[in-house]
Amino acid sequence: MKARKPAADRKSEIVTALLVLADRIGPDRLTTNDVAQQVGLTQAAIFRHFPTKADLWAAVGDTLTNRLTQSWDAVLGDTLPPRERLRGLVIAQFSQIAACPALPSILHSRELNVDNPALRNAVQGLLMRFQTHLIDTLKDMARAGEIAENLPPEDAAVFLTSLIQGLAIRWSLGARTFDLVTEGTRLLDVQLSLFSSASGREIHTS
Amino acid sequence: MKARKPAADRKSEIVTALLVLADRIGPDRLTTNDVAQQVGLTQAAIFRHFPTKADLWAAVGDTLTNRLTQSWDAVLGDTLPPRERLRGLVIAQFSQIAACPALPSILHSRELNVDNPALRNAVQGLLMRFQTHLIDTLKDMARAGEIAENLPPEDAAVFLTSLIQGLAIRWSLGARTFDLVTEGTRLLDVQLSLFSSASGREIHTS
DNA sequence: TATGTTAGTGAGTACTTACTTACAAGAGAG
DNA sequence: CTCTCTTGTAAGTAAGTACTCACTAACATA
Repeated sequence: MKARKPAADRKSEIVTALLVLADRIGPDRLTTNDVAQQVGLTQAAIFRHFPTKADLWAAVGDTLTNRLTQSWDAVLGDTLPPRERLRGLVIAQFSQIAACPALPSILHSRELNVDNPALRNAVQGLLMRFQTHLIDTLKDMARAGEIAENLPPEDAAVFLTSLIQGLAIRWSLGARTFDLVTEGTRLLDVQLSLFSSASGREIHTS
Repeated sequence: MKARKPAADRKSEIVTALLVLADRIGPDRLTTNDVAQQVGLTQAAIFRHFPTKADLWAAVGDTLTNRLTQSWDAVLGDTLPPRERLRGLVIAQFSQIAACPALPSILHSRELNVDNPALRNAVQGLLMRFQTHLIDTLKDMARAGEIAENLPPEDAAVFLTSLIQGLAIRWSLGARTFDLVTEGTRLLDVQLSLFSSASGREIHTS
């Protein structure tokens, strides 16, 4: 028996191990045995800390929820001009994904969304909150005349969340050959300049 | 023993069943037993037609590759103005996803991407071909002055593929409460009008 | 130093996984 | 109608799967 650690430390250690493995072998494929090996414990030890695998996933959900919420609040806490607040929110999201590459696949995994309906709703609400932050900020920008009046903030928010997801997937599948935050920020600024340079023009829908 | 069918029919029947189940219970979670039940056969019968599960997935990959390639070629075959060709490509993609909701999750699943490296490269190449079609068409539009000269076609293509993925995920997770093709076409046109209305203006990067 | 609690193990459980083998029955060709 | 190949099944297999149980060694405190 090597190192005995207090339960609180071990718990977060297990959650961290799961996040690493979720990225490497996929959220829906990792087993309690995989997690145990990653931590350096017996499989049985995992169940000492989490009575079921679902409980372990719930703890992962909590951890991610806290991380994301904190990083959003950090941006919203500062009194920034709307445009910079919007950039901050999106860049924060890119940073979180860069720091924890498994994040997107976990948030959309069946493990979280199908197995545990309560957790599913929590995640759904979490993502909706981000969307709301974006829309609110975009409305502020619209009031300040910084984006086209005829570009609905809801649509703009979809473009931004899609950009985050799309680029994150590209980054993951493409062996992470570019820096996610740098490239994300660059593309964000391109999209933002499209938002603003269209102001005063008519949106043409064919 | 109910109905005996020729192997070719049965094979495609099995692939279809897998596509249904991949949507319902997830690509990484479905078992050969699930597939057998969906078709109405014994588990062993599956292995009569596909020697291993990986072979079954390879057949699925082929089917999807053909479907997508065909729908792209149908658009590219017509001689359309660049803008309509671009719309056609994106709308075709939305249609394919609407017809086979499991498509995005399969294309990004570990089953296809991790287990089978050969298939992984095939899928990677497939998605890259779509990206290339988009970029080529966007370059045509740029030459025709239909989009901002200072909007790189590569970036515009990222926005479009991201929109497809992002909206598809939103559609899947949100219990498919809206029509994917309709909403996708609407958002596409909004984004396209942003592309074009910015033409002649300076792209501002902060 | 003695004692109760906690974190860990080793060897199980019942069940599921992909895959196999031996055999039976449908159907097309003669 | 018969022969034969093909499509199917029933009943396995070995290797996982999540999870349990009896037990032990480390730790905190008295």
